[in-house]
Amino acid sequence: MAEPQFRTPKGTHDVLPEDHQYMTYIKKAVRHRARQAGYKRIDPPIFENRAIFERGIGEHTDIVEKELFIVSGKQRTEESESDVQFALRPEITAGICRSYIEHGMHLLPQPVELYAIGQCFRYDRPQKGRYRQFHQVDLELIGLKDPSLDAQLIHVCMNIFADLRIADRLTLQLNNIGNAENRRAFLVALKDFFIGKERHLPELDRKRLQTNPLRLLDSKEEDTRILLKSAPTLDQFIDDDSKQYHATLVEYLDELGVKHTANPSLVRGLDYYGQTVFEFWDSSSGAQNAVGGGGRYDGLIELLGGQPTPGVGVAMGVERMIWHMKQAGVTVPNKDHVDVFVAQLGPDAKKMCLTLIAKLREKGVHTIGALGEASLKSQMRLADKFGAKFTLLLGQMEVKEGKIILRDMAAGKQKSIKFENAVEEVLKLLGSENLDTYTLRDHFDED
RNA sequence: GCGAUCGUAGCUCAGUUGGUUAGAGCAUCUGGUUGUGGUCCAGAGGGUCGUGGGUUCAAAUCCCAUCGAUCGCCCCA
Repeated sequence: MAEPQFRTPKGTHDVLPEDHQYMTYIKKAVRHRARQAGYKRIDPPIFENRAIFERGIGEHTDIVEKELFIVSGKQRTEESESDVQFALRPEITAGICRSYIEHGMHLLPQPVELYAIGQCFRYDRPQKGRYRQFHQVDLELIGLKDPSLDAQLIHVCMNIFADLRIADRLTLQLNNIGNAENRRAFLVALKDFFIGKERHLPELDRKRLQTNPLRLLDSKEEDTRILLKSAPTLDQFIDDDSKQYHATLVEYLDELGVKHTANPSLVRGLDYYGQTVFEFWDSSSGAQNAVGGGGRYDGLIELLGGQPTPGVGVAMGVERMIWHMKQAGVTVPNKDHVDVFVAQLGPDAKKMCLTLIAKLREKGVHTIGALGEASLKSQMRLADKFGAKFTLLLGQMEVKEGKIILRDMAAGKQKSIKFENAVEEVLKLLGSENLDTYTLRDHFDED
């Protein structure tokens, strides 16, 4: 392929009309399920003060350490001007929590249920299902702590996956990583255990031991795994409350009929999680790319400067859901068809077609017209390529006689009718149920 | 961020051990006489072979770099 002058930046892509069908479909499913469960839509900004992410997600996580898109800006006060650094959001949870604090949402009835759909950015090396700009669906339940909330949140996700017909391709991996105190005690023990054994660790894991030891647990390095077998395990440090919490969650999930797999080594790459953590994995290919993941983050709001407030949330990757839908052969309904093609010959006809097309559209008929100077043959070819059900043909003869030709494309038959009856005739043939009319009420949150 | 593979028209690809003006199918456009589609026939447009260097009498074919995509690692959406 010859190099075009410009192309999309690395790791980004155009969402072409074909993919938009999927995107719209997914958004619809999410809105529907979220609304049923009482969630309200929110849209925090695409970029925020970078400290929000650094503090919330954790400074030693990959996301913050190497995947943050930094945006520089200037901040002016009366006296001086200083640099500020923002970051493109790598996920949506931190922004929503910031918003919860900023708008005093703790005064609302709790829990506050919020959801968002939008772009996120991560400066990572692209791969299939991993892009620098991608879309996430995000659901959050803030202000109340109870296993029933965790269970319901997961259940909503399962409903969404079921709606998209990819539920059977995913397995829910579940774990409880205890409270902050438990993890602190565990990490101390873990570090103690590795004292004197560092040399046996691969370079990467040696570094992780210092910066983010919890991540050692799901290391895939052979040497590390062997050592881990005799190392202390997290569940030895998890307190009874957490265990009880988890047992209840499992009980609730079973009650809801949500299948899950216990995964003691599941930890998450974001520091703010505690207690419940979960991920939706591709059943066929093992871990690979998670389609979604989430968990409880009871310390996050306090970390961002709010009152101690519990919360639980989930994020799902839209591109990865689309990938699964395509793999599963799921097709989505598509409204981009053409009902009527208007062909025209001569300046008078052309002019009359303008209002004819406008009237048809106003009635909810998908109408396009070749308003160029192309030959009738070319216009008919176009009508065919667009898959128009009917073609209206207005030539000079018809203009003189006050008529118009109505052709049924599939049947290959046509008749001459009065020009003023054209709209009415088309409406009758299409049937009112096939008209694309809308009211503002239906349209209102289509995006 | 690390390792590996790949990169030829809009799309899918061919292009023999480096050798004359780089090909096919699909797609696009225009025709096949007076105003009509889907099949058929004919023709046209479209590529400085991702980009930049180098080796050679000669490179899409070899070497280097770079960009991009893909795969594994890492990580997660």
